[in-house]
Amino acid sequence: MPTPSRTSLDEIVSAGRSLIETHGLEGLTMQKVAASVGVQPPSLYKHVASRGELVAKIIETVAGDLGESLESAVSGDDPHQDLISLAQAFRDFARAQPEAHRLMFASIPEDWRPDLTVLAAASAPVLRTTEALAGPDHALEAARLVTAWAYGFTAMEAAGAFRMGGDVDEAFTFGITTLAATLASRGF
Amino acid sequence: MPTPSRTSLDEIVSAGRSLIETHGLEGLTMQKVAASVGVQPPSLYKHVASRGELVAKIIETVAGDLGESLESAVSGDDPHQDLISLAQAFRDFARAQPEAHRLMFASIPEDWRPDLTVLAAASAPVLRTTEALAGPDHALEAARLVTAWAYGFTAMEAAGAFRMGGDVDEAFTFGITTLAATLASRGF
DNA sequence: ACCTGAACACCGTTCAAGT
DNA sequence: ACCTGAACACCGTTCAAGT
Repeated sequence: MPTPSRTSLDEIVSAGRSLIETHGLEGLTMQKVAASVGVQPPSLYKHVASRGELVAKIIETVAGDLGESLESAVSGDDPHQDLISLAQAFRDFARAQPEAHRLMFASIPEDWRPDLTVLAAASAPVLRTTEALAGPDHALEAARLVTAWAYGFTAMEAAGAFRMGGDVDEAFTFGITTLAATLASRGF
Repeated sequence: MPTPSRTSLDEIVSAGRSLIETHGLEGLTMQKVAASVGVQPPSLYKHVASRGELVAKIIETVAGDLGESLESAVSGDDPHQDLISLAQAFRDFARAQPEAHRLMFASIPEDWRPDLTVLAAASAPVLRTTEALAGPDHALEAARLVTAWAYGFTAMEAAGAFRMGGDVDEAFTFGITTLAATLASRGF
């Protein structure tokens, strides 16, 4: 006699996500997730194979959301402006959910690395924009330059690593402006 | 009647560091550290207040080592070449100890953020180089641009986030070459 | 087919007791 | 002054038993 599910994968992932946001990765415990979805801890294993798989699924969800944010930040008309908008959207996302954001490229045990197909999809608007700016020959390398900078900057900002004074907003503007100008210049 | 110390803070930090390198942050347990220095877990608390404080001390040690690596990478003669050498040294460091490296700007509970004075010292050679390249008015912003890119790139590389094909080494060279050329150009 | 309670091995940390 | 064993609250995960 089957018992109907009292929770769901979506509910579990979403509960885990908000636990991570409030208490960090180490604050994500199966016991707290279970309590938060109203079930006993062992029941979670009917929906998810392990804590690691849950973390991976959470990261995939986050990457999907980031992709949507980036996609809606570009217009396609002005690649120079699009690159700036992409950086801004990336930073907004990082600030809105810093823990989840850092997790995307975080230190994750081999076994449960997330499926980064979603992340590849998320990078599509960046690639389109750098291709328009720097040309097809350097589109991928340019995308990696911009993405690495944007991720590094926001990760360091979230970690409180900018402690030498100066205006962090200005440093961000300086960074994206410099990058956009260089990529658009005829060096390529 | 005092008993002589059977271990030391240095020994504990170093044991913790190698545990992190082999098993990641979640693999750093007080029990394993204790076993590794030949003591019972409660004894560790005579040398360190908590696991968090231990992690913070480990990060500070790593930051100090990174600083030394960077310092010995610059000659002071040719800022353009120095910037490239700094990036290379940064990447070598990240590859030699990826877990510790990512930890430097990682998701750490508020309470036990490391003392980043050491990290400020580590950034001194970068600042000197960007000042020589981009001038004093933009030295800090330029340093943040380069550091954010270098950290983001190496963190993503370590996380296996570059999965869209292409040559990662080339992307690294493209990045640092572009940055060095732009900062040295007379835009500033 | 999903949920539960009991159980296991493992955590971080405290504390009284030893030397 | 440092180390220890016992203890506590908390982990992830398994599994037989319930419905």
